[in-house]
Amino acid sequence: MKQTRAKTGKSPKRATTMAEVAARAGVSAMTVSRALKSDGAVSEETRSRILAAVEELGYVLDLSAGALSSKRTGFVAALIPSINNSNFSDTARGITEAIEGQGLQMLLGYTDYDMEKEEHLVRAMLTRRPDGIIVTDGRHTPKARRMLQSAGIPVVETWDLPADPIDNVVGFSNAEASRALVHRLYQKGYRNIAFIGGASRRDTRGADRRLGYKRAVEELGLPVGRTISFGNPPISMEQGGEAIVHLIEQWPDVDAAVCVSDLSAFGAIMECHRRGWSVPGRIAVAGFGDFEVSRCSWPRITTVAVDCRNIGQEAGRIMLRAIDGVREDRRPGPETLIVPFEMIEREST
Amino acid sequence: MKQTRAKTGKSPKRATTMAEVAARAGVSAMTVSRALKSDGAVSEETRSRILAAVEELGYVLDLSAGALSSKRTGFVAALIPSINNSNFSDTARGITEAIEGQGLQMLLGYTDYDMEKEEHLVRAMLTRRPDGIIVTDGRHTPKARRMLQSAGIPVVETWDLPADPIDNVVGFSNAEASRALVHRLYQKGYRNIAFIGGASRRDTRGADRRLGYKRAVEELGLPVGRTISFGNPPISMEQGGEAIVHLIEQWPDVDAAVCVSDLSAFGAIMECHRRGWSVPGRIAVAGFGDFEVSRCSWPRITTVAVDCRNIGQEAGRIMLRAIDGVREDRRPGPETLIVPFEMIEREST
DNA sequence: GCGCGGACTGTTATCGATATCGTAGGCAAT
DNA sequence: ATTGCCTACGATATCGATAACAGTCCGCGC
Repeated sequence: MKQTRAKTGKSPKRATTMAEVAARAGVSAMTVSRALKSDGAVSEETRSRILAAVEELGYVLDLSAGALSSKRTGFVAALIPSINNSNFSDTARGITEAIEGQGLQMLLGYTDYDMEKEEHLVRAMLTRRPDGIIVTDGRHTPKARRMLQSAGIPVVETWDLPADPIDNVVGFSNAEASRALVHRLYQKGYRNIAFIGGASRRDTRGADRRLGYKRAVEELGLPVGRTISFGNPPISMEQGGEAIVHLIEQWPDVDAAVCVSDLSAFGAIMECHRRGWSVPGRIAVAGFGDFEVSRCSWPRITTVAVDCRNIGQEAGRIMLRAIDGVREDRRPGPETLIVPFEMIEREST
Repeated sequence: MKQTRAKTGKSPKRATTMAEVAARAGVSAMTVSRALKSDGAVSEETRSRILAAVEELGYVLDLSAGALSSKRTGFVAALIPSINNSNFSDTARGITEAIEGQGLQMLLGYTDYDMEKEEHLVRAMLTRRPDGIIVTDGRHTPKARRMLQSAGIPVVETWDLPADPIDNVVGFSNAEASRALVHRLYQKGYRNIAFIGGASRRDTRGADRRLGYKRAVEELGLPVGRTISFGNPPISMEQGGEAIVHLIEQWPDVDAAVCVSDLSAFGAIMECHRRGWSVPGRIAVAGFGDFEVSRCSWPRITTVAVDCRNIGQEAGRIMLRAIDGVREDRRPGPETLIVPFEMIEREST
């Protein structure tokens, strides 16, 4: 006895409109609008009548229409290098958590670690007229930078400390973190420390970590140039396995490896198991990012932890403040928030 | 000599409008619109004049305005249980890949494996008037189901084979896959096979896998009831480690464990290493999902692989066809696509 | 020379909500 | 009784694009 079956044949899809709700409730559309955003002055009685009409008609507010008149879309664009990297998906989750209660919706895009694609995505996002935009990375193509600057909306750059920020920043120094890690390994007695990382300049955070490593070995007077590079990001676990084999073949005296990410560190360690090389006995291995696999693998992996989700939450919070500022025609100055990183020593070093 | 510097003090954010571009190019707004979507008939000369004006003014098309008149927002909503699970983020990536070339933008939401939250998200998404919606899971609250049915847009349910589909489906039988896995373990000689999975009914795919396991041990006349349950999804690696310890304490004769996901399988195996239990010597362990960690860990983990990204791509493709159908007022019938799964035997069993 | 069709461009109405201003009525202060 | 103010609501203009229709111009065939 399905009575609600749609009429076949002619477009059964016309969505209910606010005017229809208004008609049914015996009020004007404006009053419906006010009732639905529960900020306007509407008497309790009228409101309940309207809500009843909404319920009966199955009406759902159309924000895409409201956006046009209110000049606020309620979108926050967020660009991350990859959705498949849990560090970045954690950040995306953090952003969502920070903004979703405020009626904002995230528009997510993946740059694939590619500045050209980032530029493309920035343009695509701006066509949706977001109220703000959050990007990962502090480096952009000149065009992308110009678009971000002249879009007239708040911008937050995350995961980096750009030399010349566009607007707000939530990040940390990847180079410093990496440098600290090498120093710690030195303290523990390792003297021949290598670096395993991606080959391309696309992953700028990876490049910064390599830079920090380089500085550290120079400062400490350790043998330099012990670096293995593999392909483009996203870095895979498998690549870490291959890399450590090359590493040990090329420099048999190496006693520790710093990997650009926990994923490659994990791959390296598992390959060591397979070949009967003890970790950290034969070689110590450290990673970056405190991925779940590092807390759980055997041995557990020494790493640098940053609170990725918190980066997202903080970026979201700054965005909220900035958007509120724009609304009230008060432009808060740019904020820069440096989030802490923590070295976590585990059994792999 | 920055002449384009915005006037300070008064709202420097007014975005350029199509009318301004039109004025500068000496044409009407309509012609600009046609030139920008490169479908309409515009002479080459006019088009290049318009594109020059666009460039000079840094104009970016406003789709949120266009959506109102064209009645197509260009959004495809996608709901996944979690962005932090690589299976689902792979599916999200597949969806993006399928639709991004067609001028569509994905609106992503996370249900946290919670049907109530799914209902909430469906409502929130409909507020954006997407041209279609893709959901994970074939079970929904009655309200959510009603909203999906009456939204008048194409729906694709993925990752499951719902008994009573709303519209289109791209999925597979989790129960069958799990059952096949147990049968394979039986063939290899294991006779005391346990199941490790989540405790809650929230993860319906996990529940289906448990069901398949149960059927299989009954069919095979193996000891039943050897199941360990831990907390709510998302399942963590750590939980797998704890679970296998309980398992072996409770039923010391168990010789194989099927885990609800590779992540818990991995955690279990690493815990076995720590305790000196050989895998698969003391106990075989199998997972589900073919996560990267399973291909790379030591031992490599036997698992059931489904092409998650492909699920997303196929869902996206079906969505494209359905949306085109709606546009041309021709409603293609619902499609159901059953994607294959593959058992991958590795060293852990 | 006339009519016709195609290529190109402009005009007007419209999408569905919200901003803004206006109005009616109620109540208290003067 | 007048004024002032607040609450609750309606009328209208508007946001920025696109759909639909209406020209205009030009070339070509007969």
